[in-house]
Amino acid sequence: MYKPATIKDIALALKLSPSTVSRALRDGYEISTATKKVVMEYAKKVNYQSNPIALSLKNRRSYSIGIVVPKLANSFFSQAIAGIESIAYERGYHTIITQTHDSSERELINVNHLAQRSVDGLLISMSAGTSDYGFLKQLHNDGLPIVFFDRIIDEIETFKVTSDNFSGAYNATESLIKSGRKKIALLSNAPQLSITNERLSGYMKALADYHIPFRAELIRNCSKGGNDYQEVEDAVKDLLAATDKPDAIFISSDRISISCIRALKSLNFDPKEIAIAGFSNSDVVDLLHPSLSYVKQKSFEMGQIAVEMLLRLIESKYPITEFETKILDTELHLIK
Amino acid sequence: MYKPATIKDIALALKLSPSTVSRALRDGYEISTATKKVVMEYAKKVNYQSNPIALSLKNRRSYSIGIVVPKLANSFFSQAIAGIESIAYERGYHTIITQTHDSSERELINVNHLAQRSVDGLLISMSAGTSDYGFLKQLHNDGLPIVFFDRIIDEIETFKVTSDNFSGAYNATESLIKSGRKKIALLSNAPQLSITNERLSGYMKALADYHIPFRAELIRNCSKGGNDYQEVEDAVKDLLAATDKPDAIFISSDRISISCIRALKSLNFDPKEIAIAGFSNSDVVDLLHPSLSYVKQKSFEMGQIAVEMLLRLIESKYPITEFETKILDTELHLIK
DNA sequence: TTGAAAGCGCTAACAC
DNA sequence: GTGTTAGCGCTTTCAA
Repeated sequence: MYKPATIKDIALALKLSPSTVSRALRDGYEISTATKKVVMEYAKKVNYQSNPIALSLKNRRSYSIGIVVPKLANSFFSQAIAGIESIAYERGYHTIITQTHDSSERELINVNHLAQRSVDGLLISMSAGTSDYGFLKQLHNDGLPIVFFDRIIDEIETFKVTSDNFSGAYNATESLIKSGRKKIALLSNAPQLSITNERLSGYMKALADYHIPFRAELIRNCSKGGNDYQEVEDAVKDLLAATDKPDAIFISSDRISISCIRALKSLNFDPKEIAIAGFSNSDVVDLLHPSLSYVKQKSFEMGQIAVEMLLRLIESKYPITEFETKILDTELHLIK
Repeated sequence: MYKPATIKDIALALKLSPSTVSRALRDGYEISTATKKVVMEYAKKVNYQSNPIALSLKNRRSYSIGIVVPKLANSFFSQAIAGIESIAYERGYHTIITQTHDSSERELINVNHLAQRSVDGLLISMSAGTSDYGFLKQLHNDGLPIVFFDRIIDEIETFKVTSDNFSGAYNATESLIKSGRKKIALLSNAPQLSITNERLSGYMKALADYHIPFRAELIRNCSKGGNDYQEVEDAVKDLLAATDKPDAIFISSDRISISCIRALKSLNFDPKEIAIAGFSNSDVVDLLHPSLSYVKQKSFEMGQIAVEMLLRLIESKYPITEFETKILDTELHLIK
């Protein structure tokens, strides 16, 4: 069985005390150069590596941060994670990535596991299913640093970073209007999510600004957030079966955008007949057919900002009481 | 500061000894039902959770497994991870996911970190850049259970699971031939990878079986494995600029398939003119345009099998000396 | 049936 | 400049 060298082993071999060895290894000022040299050399020889588990237990500090996202397969999140990692590694932190598949039970399990595993802080983007934030509040009150990104919540006061979902939705809707569309349906995400409402507001504002009456019958909620294709196809089918059917669809989430495209394709809809625009961070969105105009979020940057906020919380000597919510703008890409 | 309840706290509150509490919590046979009841109830009340760090230190066992993949943004890997998790959670294990971005330095760092963090075992799909397996050999010899999946290596004897890359490539190439193509180019992945050569062999065998002469000038190696779009575009451009240019391309990797499609699109190539078939596990591959026939791997199943193998290694009482390499078949999806 | 004590690997007071 | 001791949270002999 694998049994790495410990400080005790070194101490024994060198006839020193463990504390001396410990200090020597960390280049403590009290230790004589001679001793340091001996210890260092022996440590290298036996390939000594400090045991992070023991350190965690001792210091209540793990130099690792927990990441909780709904779905890794969602490009937005894998991009954000890449952003997080880019900074975290640089600053000497390791990341532990977990996904919830938008299940609040899984979210609870993952968060607790990470907390128990003494991560130094938590980066979380909420699951669609979650409505009870008690477990997070608890941990936050107990002093665990938490930063929310993308799918943020109001109930906990801390640093947050998200996209300007309102403007993103506004601009996308506006582009549909400007291309001559007047009957613009909305495929919306799970209603619990912060981003869902912001995007709805943007859509409505654009309609209002262009004097297009809001029609509730053109709204469809996909409460499973595109995790369930059938839900989306049914919604699309339903919309397009109406006598006064829409001439465009704005889609307020990545996964639903994809599902909508698939639905339109399988229903053999002519892209000329029905224009679509939606949020998407897929890295192949420009290759999809039927094609769509899309709102892209600054996922990588969002990850970077989130982790910087978290490290500020973690490494601050004094409790921080002034928090900031950063809003990143989005990019609208129109179909050529 | 965050400070969860400990066994000691419970013992103190209940005027019991820590050992009794410990035994009661784990339903030890020696403890009276009455005591158990009191302890359990109090534990629930204060939301006691055992500290995995302390447990790891004590037991040299963490009930967590490390996952090392090249890129989370690659659908194949996120699907495989979902498969891994599905089994791991069921069996009481937690997963720690890391990505290398196909860098062998990052791979080394991640693997070492995971080993130090005393994961009970490792699931790894090798980075394209890695050619020195010393660090893995070392850990493996020291007794760390390791299972390779998808991108496996010969140098270490253990359980492995991968796809039938030969047949996948053979079938895809054959489909191109059967559709009347005769000049079939190959866009190939980084040559260090096991999968690259297997797919090359499949391609060559199909040509041979149908009496189509192999032409080395139709092969292009994308050694950056599609992480570098320009490399792929250049290769495609180059292929299609030849006087006797190919009428089809077979692509031996997911990322390169996507890049190739993008290149064909930007070069305005008519899909009729140049047929493509390639490996891809993208969940939107059926919506891409220009469209392609694709070979899909059983990613989710592969993850499940890999983790099952790993748990067998981890939980085996006796050292295992008989290893198996499992080969999963692939699915060919033809363009309609 | 319960408790006391030692120890997993490490560090930090507090001696000397 | 170096050693002793205690303790992070938990389990596991051994003793009672």
